[in-house]
Amino acid sequence: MAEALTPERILEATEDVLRRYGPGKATVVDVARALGVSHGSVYRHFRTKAALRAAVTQRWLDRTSEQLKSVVSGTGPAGQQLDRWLTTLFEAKRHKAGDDPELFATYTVLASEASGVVERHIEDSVGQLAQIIEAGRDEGEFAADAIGSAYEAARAVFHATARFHDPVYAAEWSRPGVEDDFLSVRSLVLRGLRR
Amino acid sequence: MAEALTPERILEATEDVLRRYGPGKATVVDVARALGVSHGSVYRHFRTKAALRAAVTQRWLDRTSEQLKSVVSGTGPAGQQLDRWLTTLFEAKRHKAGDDPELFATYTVLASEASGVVERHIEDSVGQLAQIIEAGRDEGEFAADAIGSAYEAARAVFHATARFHDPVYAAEWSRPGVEDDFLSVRSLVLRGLRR
DNA sequence: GCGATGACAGATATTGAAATCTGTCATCCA
DNA sequence: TGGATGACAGATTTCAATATCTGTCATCGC
Repeated sequence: MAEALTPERILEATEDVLRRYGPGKATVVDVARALGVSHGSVYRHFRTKAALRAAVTQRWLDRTSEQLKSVVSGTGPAGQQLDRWLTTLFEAKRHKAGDDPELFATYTVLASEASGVVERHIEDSVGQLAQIIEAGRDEGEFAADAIGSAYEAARAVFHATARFHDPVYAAEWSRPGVEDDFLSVRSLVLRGLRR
Repeated sequence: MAEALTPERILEATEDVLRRYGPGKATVVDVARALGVSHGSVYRHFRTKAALRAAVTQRWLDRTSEQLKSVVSGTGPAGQQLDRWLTTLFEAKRHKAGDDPELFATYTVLASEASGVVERHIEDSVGQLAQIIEAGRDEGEFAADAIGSAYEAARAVFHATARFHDPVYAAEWSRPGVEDDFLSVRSLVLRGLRR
């Protein structure tokens, strides 16, 4: 007998179908077909197509968060940690976008449909930044007075570096000179945080 | 007899047609009809529909540049000038987007079609920023060593504040709290430039 | 009993024929 | 003679008929 139908297996199949057909063509019927079940069975585990897609999106975003978490829990001066965090984020995105542009475009479309999931992911990222900034302030590396709360400062850093992680700019990431632009912004932001 | 057919009059009519029909529906035939001439006559002044649209786009962008130029030629410390320049840009965009969202969306579509025109406009904006930064450095207000050339620094400032002038973020500009986000980024960037 | 099924209604997407548009150019006429 | 015209070919868009999909649910079979 075939393996039991679990949310996990459905998500796996959905990713495959999305990879194969793209976000515009992938249907719930396709996912059911790939699993050898009726589409009614898929609806038993995910109430709507949108919910299924949101779950796939979340999974994808969580993978990035995971990578970055290790930077936050690493050691070293906060400034260096912040550099590493921003660089890791930029490089991860850049490689995903560059290595498989179609798949990246697919996930970008998914993300634009699931605004709630993305917002939570952004909150998470800003939270990680705030942790680093808070540590840097406690150690006297970052200015305690001028930059408001660590959370505010984290939002500012996130916004100021949007060009290097927001998918709307993905096309720019393969242009010559982006690397330099990134370093310029990164160092400008870092100078802004320091005492 | 009717007024002579000039590029100026054609651009005026094109703006009207775009306002009325939007970027998706506005045709060269519509423009010709609005002017009471044949569409062949329009093609005498603009080689293609794309060229006509690019000219309209340029006109629109130039109006923003004009507003900002007065800030650069103003007086006061560079830091204050930079604050004013960034704030003027943000407020101008925010009002255009908020007061007539459809028209703003129309121009945003036009801009996305005419990448060359937009690039030149961005170069112009960065140039204005560089002027302010250069002045601030000469007066000893901004750090001369840490921030590379004035042009590099200007690019960094422009990129770091993208969220508050790039039309892709227009939807965010009406959200409560953007004002605070803007001020946070602005002050972060300014701190980054100062000695 | 419990999960799977597939028929079904309403919504959405596809398709191909017809209409419109873009860009050219021979012709017109002031 | 220099600018305006409108017929035209090929490209693009529109529109309506058709097909497919989403989400529900009564029914089935293990």
